[in-house]
Amino acid sequence: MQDHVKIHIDEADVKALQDTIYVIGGKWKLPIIHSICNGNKRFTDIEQSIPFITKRMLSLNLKELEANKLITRKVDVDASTNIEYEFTEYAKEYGTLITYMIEWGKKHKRVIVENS
Amino acid sequence: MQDHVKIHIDEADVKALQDTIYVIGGKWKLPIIHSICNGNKRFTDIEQSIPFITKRMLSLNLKELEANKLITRKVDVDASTNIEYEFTEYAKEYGTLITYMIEWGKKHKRVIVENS
DNA sequence: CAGTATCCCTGTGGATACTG
DNA sequence: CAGTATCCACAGGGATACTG
Repeated sequence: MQDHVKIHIDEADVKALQDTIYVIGGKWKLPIIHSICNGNKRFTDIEQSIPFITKRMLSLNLKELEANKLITRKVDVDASTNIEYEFTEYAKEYGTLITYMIEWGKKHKRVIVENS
Repeated sequence: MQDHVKIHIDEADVKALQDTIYVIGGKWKLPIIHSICNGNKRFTDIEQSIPFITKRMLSLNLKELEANKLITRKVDVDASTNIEYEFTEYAKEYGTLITYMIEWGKKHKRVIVENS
């Protein structure tokens, strides 16, 4: 039955997958997404909702998320120091994938823990 | 329409997702999976099929993939120096997810390149 | 408030040599 | 053949101070 498990991947696929991972990889991307999910929009609010994150890391990661079009950075003209980060519509498409990834991760943990 | 894009993620989800990424993260996991997909089963064959990989990195990554039950390491009793790495049935389930991730990565690249 | 700038430290991966 | 062992380099991230 299992004499030929096929997962066809070519060079371009390897690249594409590494790109996908990169978008939400690293230590802070997911916690930041989580924080914005929970309604946080402002830099300081996000910062304080994530334990141990530094301004530096938050700043860098917000820029990358913005570059990948998952969030937008809006400057409120009325109050110049009021900047809001929000998800884009485009982020939704990624949301579906993220859900799959989360589900697999949970199932996987059970598999690994049970057989260990 | 987009006043509330929701991607619900909680703390456990963040962990689960980071686990998922970890399983195929890093520089070499995918190239190794790719190589085994292409029919390579032996250490040296895999090594030579992946440009610039070192024995050390190959060894470390094969162990991790084995620990995550995506591949098996079989020692051929007849020829003691003949060891074969193969995908597990379990790897198939991951295969589906990997396909989604690859597709998203390719679409994403187009989105980023076009609007840049 | 929303960031930069600087400096520093650790961990991941690379190079090379060695081994059952 | 299929790995280990050892040493090293460098990048990503942490701590802290500064700024428009």
